[in-house]
Amino acid sequence: MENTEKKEAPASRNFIENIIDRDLAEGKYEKICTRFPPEPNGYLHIGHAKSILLNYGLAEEYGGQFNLRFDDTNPTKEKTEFVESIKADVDWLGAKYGEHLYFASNYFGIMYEKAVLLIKKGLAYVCDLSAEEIRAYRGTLSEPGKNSPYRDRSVEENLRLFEEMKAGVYPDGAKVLRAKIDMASPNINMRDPVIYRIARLSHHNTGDEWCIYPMYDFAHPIEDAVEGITHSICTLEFEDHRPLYDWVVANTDWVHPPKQIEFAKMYLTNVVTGKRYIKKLVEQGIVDGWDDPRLVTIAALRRRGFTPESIRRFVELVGVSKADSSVDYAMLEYCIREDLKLKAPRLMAVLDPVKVVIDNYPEGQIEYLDVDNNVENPELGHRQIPFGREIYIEREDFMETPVPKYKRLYIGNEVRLMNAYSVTATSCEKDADGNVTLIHCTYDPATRGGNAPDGRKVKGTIHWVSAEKGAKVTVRLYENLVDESKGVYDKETGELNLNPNSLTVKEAFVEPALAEAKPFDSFQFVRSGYFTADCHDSKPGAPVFNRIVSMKSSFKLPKA
RNA sequence: UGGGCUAUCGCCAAAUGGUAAGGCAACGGACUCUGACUCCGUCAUUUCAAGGUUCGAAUCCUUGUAGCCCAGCCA
Repeated sequence: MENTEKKEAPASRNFIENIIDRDLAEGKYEKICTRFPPEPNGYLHIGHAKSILLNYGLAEEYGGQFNLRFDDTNPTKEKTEFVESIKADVDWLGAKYGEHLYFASNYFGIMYEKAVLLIKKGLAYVCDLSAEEIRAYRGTLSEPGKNSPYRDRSVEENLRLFEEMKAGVYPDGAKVLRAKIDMASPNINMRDPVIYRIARLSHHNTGDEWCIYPMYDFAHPIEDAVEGITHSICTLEFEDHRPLYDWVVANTDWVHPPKQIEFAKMYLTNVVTGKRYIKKLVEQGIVDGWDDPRLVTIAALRRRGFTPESIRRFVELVGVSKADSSVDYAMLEYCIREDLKLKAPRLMAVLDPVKVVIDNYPEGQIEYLDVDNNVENPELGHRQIPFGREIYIEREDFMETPVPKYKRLYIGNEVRLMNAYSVTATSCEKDADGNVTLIHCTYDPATRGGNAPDGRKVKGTIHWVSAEKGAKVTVRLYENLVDESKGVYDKETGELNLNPNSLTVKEAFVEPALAEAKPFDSFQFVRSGYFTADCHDSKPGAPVFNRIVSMKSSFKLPKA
């Protein structure tokens, strides 16, 4: 291919790359190491994709290492099922972690030792206050907290108590281990945070081995340090935790302390990203599961027909910063159109059919026309499509009396049937309600293949499917799950403003070739958009297609 | 009104004291066997506001304003 070079923006670096560049220039690290640390408590969505690809991309760019680590320190919410789905999604996105698959729960031993170390340094103590009391002692956003009465226990007593906590001497919730920092700190996270709690819960990985579990703020920096993470990238809400992160790292003795960097989460306009809303939609049966194509979980996007490449490109285009932002959904659509443009065969499909009879075409005759699968990409080969006397065209491609600038089919007008002949409409039949039921045309046999030997031009080209040889498939057309005009959430109730038309299921007439589509095969249905054979209910002969994205259209019929 | 963070086009986002990149969207126009694609053009005299420093400020200083986050034995 020639001249495929596109004008690219001058490479600009994001703020994290700038930090890494500086660190590298200062000789802080010889090799960088990043990680994606999900808690296995649910399914990943497009926002996680940003984090995954950011971390992976950085490791790749700098020749470093990328770890996938499950942050499974709280057994109440975690399940093996989620571990598996997360792995599958990360793999699908193409973030390669290789051997570097870890579980925070495998570090429980070292975390325990580090907690003991803190106690020995006089930097942690066992506290007998109840959860409510701890909250009361913590103070408020504007008032300092006060010290726990257990704050000054001796190192020996703390050691003994903590050991007993581990041994299962005390019931759940009876005692916690706390870091001894500063109850008057303006940063609430520094007011003697709880770092270990007692909970008799079976862990998906460690089973019943432990009855005490470390808290995130204590566990996470240790996980990073153990793995030699150099840049621990997380989202903005953890900014307030950074002093604590640094405190833990500094006091638990590491040669190469990791550092935390925060970036802004990504929001998408007009889609539901809140986990609790998604859960509700699934539970109420409004969507048919966590991979319903109207959602933006990774699984849903995959099922809808988005490609990993398109999502990688999307994340790359969106960029990284610390400013709260909401990316226009059109950006995602652009990325998938762009990606599929040359990859997807372009076939004809009629979603809203009206029959056309070509009166001067021999009755009973079928001929096969040879057409490219993708005129812009010859590598996709070509196919034969059947043409006959009766065809279906899109209802909107015919008007009995045309509006201004209309260049498709109307009485007396000649248009090209894509890849076939030019036809001229002569008359139409209508039902009692005035709906067109049949269109009569004549064709010009000399225009086979699409061009007239006399050089005359037609303005419009429309798509069509043989009525006799075409196949019938189910298509699902998706629109926003929420009513964009009202805003995603109702201001008063906080409920979602649902769009009643978010899913339309219908039968479409398609070229026979489509009847053999396999799950995940993607096609451009000329003029209607890109579709993918659904991975759940597609079977040869009667596939179901999900519309990934519509084509852009700039001709709008004037309002009647 | 305690602390932390953020503010550059409708939406993302560069610019690190040297005279506001780029992408998406939108809008013109050309081309076209998809009203798609592609191409070409338009789209911030100004960076939340007001002052100040400087030859020069989106960048530094001052004072405001707006938004986000934090009071789990969640992550």
